[in-house]
Amino acid sequence: MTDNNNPQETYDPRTVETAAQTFWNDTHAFEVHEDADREKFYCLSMFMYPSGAMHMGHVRNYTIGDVISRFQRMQGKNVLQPMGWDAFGLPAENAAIKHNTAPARWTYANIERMRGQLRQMGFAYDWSREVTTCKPEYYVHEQRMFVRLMKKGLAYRRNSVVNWDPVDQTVLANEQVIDGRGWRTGAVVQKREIPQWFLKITDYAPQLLDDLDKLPGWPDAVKTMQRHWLGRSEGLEVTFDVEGGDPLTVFTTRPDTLMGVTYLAIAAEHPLALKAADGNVEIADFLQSCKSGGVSEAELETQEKRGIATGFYAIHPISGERLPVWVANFVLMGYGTGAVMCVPGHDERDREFAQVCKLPVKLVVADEGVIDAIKELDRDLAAGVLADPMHAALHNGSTDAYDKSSAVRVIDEFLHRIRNVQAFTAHGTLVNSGDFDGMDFEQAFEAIAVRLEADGRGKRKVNWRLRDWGVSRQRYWGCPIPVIYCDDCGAVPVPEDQLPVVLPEDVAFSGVRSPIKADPEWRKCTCPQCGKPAERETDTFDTFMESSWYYARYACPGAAEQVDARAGYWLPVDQYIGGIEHAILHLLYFRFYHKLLRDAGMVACDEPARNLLCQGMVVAETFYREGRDGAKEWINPADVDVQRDERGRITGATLKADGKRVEIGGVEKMSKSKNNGVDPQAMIDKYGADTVRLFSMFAAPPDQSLEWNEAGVDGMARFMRRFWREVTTHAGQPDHPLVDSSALNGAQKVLRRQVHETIAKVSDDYGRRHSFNTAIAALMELLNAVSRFDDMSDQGRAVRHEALEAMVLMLDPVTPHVCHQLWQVLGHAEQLVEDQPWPKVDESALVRDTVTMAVQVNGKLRGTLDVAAGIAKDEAEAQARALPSVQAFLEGKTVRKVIVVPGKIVNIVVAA
RNA sequence: GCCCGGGUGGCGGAAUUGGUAGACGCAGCAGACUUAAAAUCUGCAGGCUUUUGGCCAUCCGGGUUCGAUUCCCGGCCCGGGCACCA
Repeated sequence: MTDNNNPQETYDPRTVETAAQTFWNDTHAFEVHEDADREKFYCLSMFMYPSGAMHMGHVRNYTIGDVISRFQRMQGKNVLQPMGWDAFGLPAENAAIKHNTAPARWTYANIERMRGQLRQMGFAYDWSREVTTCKPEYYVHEQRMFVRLMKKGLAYRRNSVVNWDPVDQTVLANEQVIDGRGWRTGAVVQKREIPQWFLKITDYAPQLLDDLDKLPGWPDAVKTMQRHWLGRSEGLEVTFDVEGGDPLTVFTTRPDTLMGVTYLAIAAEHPLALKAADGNVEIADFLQSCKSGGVSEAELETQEKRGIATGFYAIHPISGERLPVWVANFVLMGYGTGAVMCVPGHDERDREFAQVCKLPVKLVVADEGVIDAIKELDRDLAAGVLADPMHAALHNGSTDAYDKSSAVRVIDEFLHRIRNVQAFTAHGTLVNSGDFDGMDFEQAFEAIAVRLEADGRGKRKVNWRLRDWGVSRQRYWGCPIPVIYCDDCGAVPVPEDQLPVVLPEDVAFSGVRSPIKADPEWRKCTCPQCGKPAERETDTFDTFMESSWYYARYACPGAAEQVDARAGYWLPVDQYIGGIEHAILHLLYFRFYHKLLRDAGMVACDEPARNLLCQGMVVAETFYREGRDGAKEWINPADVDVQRDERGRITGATLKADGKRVEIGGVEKMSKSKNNGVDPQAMIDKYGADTVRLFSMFAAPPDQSLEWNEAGVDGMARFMRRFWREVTTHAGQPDHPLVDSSALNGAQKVLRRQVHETIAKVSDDYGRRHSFNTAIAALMELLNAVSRFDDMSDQGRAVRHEALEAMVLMLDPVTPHVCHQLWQVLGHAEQLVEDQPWPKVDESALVRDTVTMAVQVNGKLRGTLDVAAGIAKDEAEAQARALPSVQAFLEGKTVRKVIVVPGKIVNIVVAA
């Protein structure tokens, strides 16, 4: 049957893909230029960290970008899709140590390999715009921007705290701190303050917040996360005098609870804490103990709450009460003022700390039930039934002196709860607050603000959670920070004509100390201001610095400045695609840097990207065996056979090598540590790039996690073969006339309607919904319909031809190689399929004569009804009532109500 | 701890604006073709049941509605982020 000598009869991905890629390369098919007459579309996938080899996360991310790019080009747009390399970073240093090579060498070798893999995937990149961030021609612009920001006052230096490994004498990344210890040395990590450079992102906080509203094309989850991260809050700055010390200023969003403050807490590094420790061994020891452990917020927030009294007392600004000042490990010097007021009755963290440290709890805000109870007792008091003022009892936190009336019990329970179970943090009515009793949140906020402002002890303030961006890293493999330190002139920016400050690439790297820190010669220089001997900064930039502006550089390769006028044509990015793990940090720095470029006059728009798509992770089943010591040895899914029962349920798994049982560990993100990574290269070699692309788009919607399942890939390969066979078989048929829609029989009309319904659905799924999995499902259904359609008449062949041409065009974004070939099989000259017009929906083909309506009784489906498309409501109701399957449920019942949704549903509501 | 997501058959998922739950695919079962295998094709298929039918079913518990996978409240579990991984 099959003639293997005829290449058109058997689908061979290798030859098809090589031919298509050669055509694209030879014709520079995806190189684009500014063209004011054409609508542009800038499709950007997050660039690659050159870790060594492409992984499935890349395959997924870049396939999504490529599908959108090719689809948009088929809409006639001038589509830019670039790619580049986020080449600086920590993993290069780790690999350099492991393989005893220079980070630069490792990085460049990886880029060569991974670029080849991207080409094998057939992504439609304009390679003439490639950027590599570790090259001086890239980072010189970043250095120039930084010295300009120094002059504008937007870059500054101050002390901040880092993880210090006391054994290696080096700074550790948060990732390198495991359970409070250094990952290599196992030594308990210390907090240490060192001077570092910062960018004043906080100056841009209001814009970063407000402009989120200009991004309807960003996922709500990302915008919500960014809003919370920016953390705008309105509150009051309150100053507490301290007996024998400088006043403490705190910020609170709950001034209504001010009368409930029972203590103040300060950070271990606070000057008042240091003063208290002077001559007090116990306090000094406590402060020392706070220094151990890492600096990450997750670690700080989950550690056990500990504290110690300083012996200092603060004075309540309204009541004049003396309040103890404590050092607490949960108060951080770097954030805010390093001091907080504590209201244990109405803040859960304050309550927990008060419980541990035996500090008093005061009720100052109550809910309605408590307020009613208090009113009742007040009435009793006025009537002389009670002897003592209830407020005093509340203040002391005891109602023991009273009969346990129901009102007293309500208050008792409330007091018990906020003292021992959970603080009352909701807004309510003030009690025990003197002049402010009876006020609600807003009234109390206002009254207390007015009172404190009049006394000069308080000030209304908008506070932000966002902190300035620390850009210094004490590492080698990064962009050198262009600063010179002079004994006389201080920190001096490197003059622009002396940029770039070049990072030496040919270095010996041991891992502990940065080569430019270890080399006494590299840092030697002269002060640009006074000419005296001076030293260079040896810290490098955070790699988020490079990834914050690469998108603009793609738009103007080779520009003399960081960005030139060509970016005005391409920006903003129309579609940005990357992992949800970047929802806050990268995407916030990216937005911030864009505003820096805008304020430098280099770009015109306010935001860098109109639309954002965050794709989910790629996950896979894990398998393991336990060694004698209980340690798990993880086994790659490729080395395992899975057993199933007669219903397809998994019953067990065995190792291919020895046939013996392995344990199933559950589905997890593909990672080295769980050894469940599937190598895309092996999949490409086995199935071809088109099949790999098809599976990664079909198996899950883009924003959800995707489970790699090789049997599913087999299914996609099956689809590709069927599609190939259907098109080549059809192309072997005699010529056919054009479709004559007036001459079609019933079956021909039905197939043609499905073709045009599919065009409508696929266009919407690709373009608006980014629901690639359902688009592909619709195309699979269409292929099923075409292969069942065995009409060999002239009009039958004509309808089939229309269907197959539309399918080749619609599948092209996902499987471009095979579609490049099949377009020629269908009789077109070799050309770029993406320059063909997208198939158009023929509205007249969509018309239906009848529709199916569901018939329900009390919301339960009892039958269906095939009715004329434009049926009237009462006619639909009458037909529904007449159904025997419905009548059985109506018998002897009263019809209360009938809901008819035309063309969809009839719901008959009957009495029980 | 805090912020943001997610949870639907044996599995991945579909149901787009509150309107027939389970499209499409995988795995499975039965059959056809074949000397055989591979490949291919056809059919079946959520669970229970007294089977021309009935009941149950979208993580759990409540609520709104004629009607809830979809909206609201409370909980459980899983994932992402938490400022030096990128």
